[in-house]
Amino acid sequence: MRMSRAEAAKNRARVVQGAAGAFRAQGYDGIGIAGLMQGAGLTNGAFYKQFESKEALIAEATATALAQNAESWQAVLDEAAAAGADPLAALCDWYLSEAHLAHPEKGCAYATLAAEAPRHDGALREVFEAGLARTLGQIGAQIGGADAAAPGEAAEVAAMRQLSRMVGALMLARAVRDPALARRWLAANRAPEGPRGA
Amino acid sequence: MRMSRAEAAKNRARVVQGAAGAFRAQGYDGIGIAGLMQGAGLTNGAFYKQFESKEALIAEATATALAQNAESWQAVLDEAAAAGADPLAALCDWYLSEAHLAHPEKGCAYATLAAEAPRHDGALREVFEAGLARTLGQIGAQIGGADAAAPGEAAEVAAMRQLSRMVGALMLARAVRDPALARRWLAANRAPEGPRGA
DNA sequence: TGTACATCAGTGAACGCGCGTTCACTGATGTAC
DNA sequence: TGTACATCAGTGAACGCGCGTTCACTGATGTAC
Repeated sequence: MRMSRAEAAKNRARVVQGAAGAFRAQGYDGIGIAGLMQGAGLTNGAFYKQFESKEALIAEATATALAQNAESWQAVLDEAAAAGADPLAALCDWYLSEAHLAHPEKGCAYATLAAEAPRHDGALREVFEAGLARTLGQIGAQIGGADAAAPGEAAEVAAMRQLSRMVGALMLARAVRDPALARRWLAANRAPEGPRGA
Repeated sequence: MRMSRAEAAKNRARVVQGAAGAFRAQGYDGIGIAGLMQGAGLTNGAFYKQFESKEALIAEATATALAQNAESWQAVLDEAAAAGADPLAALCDWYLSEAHLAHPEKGCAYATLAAEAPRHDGALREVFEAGLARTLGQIGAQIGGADAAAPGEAAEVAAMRQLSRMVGALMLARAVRDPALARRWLAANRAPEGPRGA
């Protein structure tokens, strides 16, 4: 039966949101069209009324996940700044927390999905590229310091280093079997980057 | 027809070696039994004469990849030390090179496969854990400095930070579409970690 | 050393299953008059 | 505002395909005497 346009838009959004979680938890290949649609209370036949292909949903759901990530990050930075704390240290603590370790489905899409990007569409890699540009801006603005309006090249380099380490640490902490080692891995990486050394 | 034991062992090793490359290039789900066996010049039926399951091959092939990674790392460290260069800086340059960026099938299994580990066997996560322990030892020995025989806790923490950043940087550089950005990402991460800052 | 036979690493077809995608059909929604 | 009808978001079955795994069979290898 036909749904109202508003209802159909809600259904579509529910599929994208569900996929943004399921892909992070199970990988792009770990869940199929039928499972994704079922998770939104629909049947598989409706999928192609809303999306061109699974690959198209992959790109859209990843963009959604990265946008939500960016909002979370900004909230953490803003709250720390408002409380007079070091925003970058607060971001590190939050990112490398045990809650984040245990919940990839709500967490950073770089740590869960970026490794699969090279095997996918140029469209998906552009989604990651745009997400990374935004994330670099968020971190670079903290490193840029007082003149943060236009973070310089040095701030971007520092942001690339900081982000790389955070993402790598979370991914590797999740890959080991021993929970105590995973916690130590997170703790070791919690302090932000020091000055660039030789 | 039956193969000699020596021949059979060679066939088995060829499957494991091929899988170690194919999994890194295509992911654990990206290639099937038939493709893996075909790559070794065999047919799919022979697979279960040599391996208990695909999951068992996944663990074994990953262990093989990590062991080869460790040998490469040690060779880079040793050559730099013999040439009077900074071994850790040499390792960074080598790891974050464009050759490594372009050849995941021969490269670091952490950057290509660790993100999939949480969705697999405890056996696979133990393989990653053992690999990481060895890698930490290799890096920690460089950071420990003169008294490198027994790197302390501080060296392990520093090694965890250094490794996290290298792995994250390679993975993220591979995830973007623009090759120039990928190169900048690698270059930004090439210098080893400075002292731990606040 | 030579013969008789059990072993087992292969082959290749088949198993049931879930995949991404297509399609005929349904019936409430949205539109035109 | 009320009626007639085209639209289209759904359903659910089906498509061909490749998956991991199993199995009957083959015939050279390895073993026992």
